[in-house]
Amino acid sequence: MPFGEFQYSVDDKGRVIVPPAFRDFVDGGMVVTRGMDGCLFVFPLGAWQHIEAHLTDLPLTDPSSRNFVRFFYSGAAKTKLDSAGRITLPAPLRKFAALEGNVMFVGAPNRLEIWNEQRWLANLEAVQEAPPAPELLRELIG
Amino acid sequence: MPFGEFQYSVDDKGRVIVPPAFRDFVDGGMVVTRGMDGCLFVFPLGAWQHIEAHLTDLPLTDPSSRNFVRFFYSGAAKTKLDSAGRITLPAPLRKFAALEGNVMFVGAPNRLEIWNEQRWLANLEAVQEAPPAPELLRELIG
DNA sequence: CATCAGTGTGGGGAATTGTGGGAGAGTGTG
DNA sequence: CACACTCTCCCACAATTCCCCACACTGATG
Repeated sequence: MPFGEFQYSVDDKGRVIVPPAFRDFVDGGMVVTRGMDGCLFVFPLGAWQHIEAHLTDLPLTDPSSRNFVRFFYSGAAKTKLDSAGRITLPAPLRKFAALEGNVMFVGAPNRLEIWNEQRWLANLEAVQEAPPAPELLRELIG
Repeated sequence: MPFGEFQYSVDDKGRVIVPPAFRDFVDGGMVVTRGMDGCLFVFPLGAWQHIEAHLTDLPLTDPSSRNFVRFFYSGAAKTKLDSAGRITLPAPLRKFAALEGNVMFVGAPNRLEIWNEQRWLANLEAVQEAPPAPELLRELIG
């Protein structure tokens, strides 16, 4: 499972380094797509196929389902590591997540996330100001 | 169970000594992550896997759960003792816990904690000014 | 009092990683 | 059909990180 956060920069070709700690996780190829809260999600190929199967199950008649599918599916881009351990992000996805200059590569359960640095920091601060429920903590830590 | 408190310094490479009394506890590797009240938590590998399982179960659809997972998960770093009994703390975690110069290594149930010395002392004073409820004390101490 | 084992601290060299640029294939347009 | 542009893949260098080694200090022991 990938965890940790790492800062990198996007070069003018739209490339960004995948942290060495995460390279095994996406070694067989990956899918980048729009994520929640203004970041990008990166799924290993296997996990994506699982998601894809669920998306095709959603009813075509429900407008919110349609939009949800568009959000995830239309933005998706299949890619793989280059010889230097980077990936190239398509321009539309870069624009969606405001990825320019400094970006954060973040580990999450079952996926990776790519963030604009400012957005990431703002999000973290929000969490610290609203600490988790005590019972959740007790369950986690023991 | 690791207990006791020990003062060390962080060198300019971000390394800090793990007290000899705690080395058995984390000998098989450990995970350092953001903790509560501005300190860092250090879990042995086995305990972390337990926590990780809980985090993975939290629903992706709930914004506060997402952020809570990010807080713990993104701050996590797997590491192990070097030949001199030290660990290297990633820069983001050092910044989070203000670890520079003197730091305190503290034992806790199921985990270790790393504190900025001033924060640790301030916390101790706060406890003395607002002691726990008498019935809790009586239950604990007898 | 001398010696030794264990501990705290710093430094150096090798391997890995971060970043940029360039050549070649592929694509779209005039 | 030719040209220009884009995208992808590959290579090279600079910077950083990691790992190991060496030394000073402390406290215990004979």
